[in-house]
Amino acid sequence: MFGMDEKMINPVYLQIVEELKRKINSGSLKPGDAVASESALSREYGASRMTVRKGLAILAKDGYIYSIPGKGSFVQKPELNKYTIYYDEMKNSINTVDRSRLLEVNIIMPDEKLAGELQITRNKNVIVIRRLFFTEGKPIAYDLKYLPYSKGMPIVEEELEQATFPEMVSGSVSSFSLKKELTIYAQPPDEEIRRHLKIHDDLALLVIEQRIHNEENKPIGFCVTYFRGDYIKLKGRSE
Amino acid sequence: MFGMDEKMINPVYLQIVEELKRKINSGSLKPGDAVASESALSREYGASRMTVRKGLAILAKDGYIYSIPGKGSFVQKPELNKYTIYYDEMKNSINTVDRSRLLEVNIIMPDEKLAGELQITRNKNVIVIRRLFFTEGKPIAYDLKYLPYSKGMPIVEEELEQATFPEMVSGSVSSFSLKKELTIYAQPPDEEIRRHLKIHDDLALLVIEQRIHNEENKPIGFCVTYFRGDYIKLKGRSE
DNA sequence: CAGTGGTCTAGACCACAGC
DNA sequence: CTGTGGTCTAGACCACTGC
Repeated sequence: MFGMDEKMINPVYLQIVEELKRKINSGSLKPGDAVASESALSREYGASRMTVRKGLAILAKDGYIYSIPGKGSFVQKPELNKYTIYYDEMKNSINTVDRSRLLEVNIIMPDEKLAGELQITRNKNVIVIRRLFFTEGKPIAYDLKYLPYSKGMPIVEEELEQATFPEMVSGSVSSFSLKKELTIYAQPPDEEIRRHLKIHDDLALLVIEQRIHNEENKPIGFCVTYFRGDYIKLKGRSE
Repeated sequence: MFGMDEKMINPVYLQIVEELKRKINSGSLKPGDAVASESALSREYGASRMTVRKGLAILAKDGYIYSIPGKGSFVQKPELNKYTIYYDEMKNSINTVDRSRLLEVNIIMPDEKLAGELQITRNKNVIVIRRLFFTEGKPIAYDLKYLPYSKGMPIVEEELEQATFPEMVSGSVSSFSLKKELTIYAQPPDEEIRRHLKIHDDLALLVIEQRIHNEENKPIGFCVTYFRGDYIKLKGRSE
């Protein structure tokens, strides 16, 4: 048998994946078209149905096809607008924060807007953390975080200087179950931020809001970071 | 047998997935810990190994675990910084473009920067498309696209007014194989953009660059869109 | 060497589509 | 009714790890 080498280099289910991807990418199978049935593919490749299904499962996971029980598998319409972005307030594609200064750690009562944001009443306590981020001695971002105060929150100032938002929160909860949201927009700096970031000339801010919710969708943190527009670029990629 | 209802509502492999997710989320299994071996899980659940493997495959796809042949399966360290973003130059979470004006469709020779961007020589032709996006009669974005001119590019002005960047490109190639990149940053408007967008007061721009490559990593399109900062918000979410 | 995950088979029963 | 995908089994051989 020379089948062994073949199998280890390219298992049958991957051959199926590749051939079907080829057909889809070349346009010989178009979105909406039915893929050959599992039993047909099974005959065609001389493979068992489970092996065929393993290949189809991969194509489904990668967004190429979807299956309807009782009907068949069909070519998916590709997601043209989907991107993956890795965001870390301390590090982005043109800059890394090399120093951070803690401006304030405090416990406050939230105003109406913040109480709404954190879905709590205005008589609950909220931890505020205000930081400045520096690159080569230059202040490049102003960072504001709000966490509803609860039980034993381990506030260690040492850690706060360097911690990322998800890191702060993930001490208490396992971070697999966290739901995180980003909001990205641009605005001119107001007076307070001009002062903090020592901005004198014309400059735009990139503002990034982070919201973290737990499994039950209760907010457990809200964060706004104001970046000098010339010190941050976010990168996203498809697939 | 009362097992039938159970199976259809919650197949065995999903029970395994849920129980292991629970253990991971509750912290009783921590990142780096070994998951019980396939044969052990097989005994524990009274299921065949293939069924157990189906469950583990789902946990692996969702980023909970990874497997090392010959060693075992281990709990993955969660990706704290990963977000998914859906970007469409015509529609974002606070605004939708309701009209688009074609300013220019042209064929030019690229300058050095553009030639580099598109990885072509400066004597090759490039299609330029300049558009203005409107919301309720207000110009809210200035959009610039560059496509290397090749073979039969179907340039239909009608379509150009409404088409999204991936849509323009995906006519010729199947869009499954396209690699797309986003770059996001903020900057103040220059004179040209102030004129186009009729900006007179203090305002920041959100700039979004799109790069589209084919399977072989050859650039097939470059696009820059300058949004009024008060008319765009991008949203991203984890998972 | 025994234990692990990776691949694969040849069956089985099920629920569901569509004729 | 036949054909489809969804679930599941009880085996098998392989390559790899670590003792």
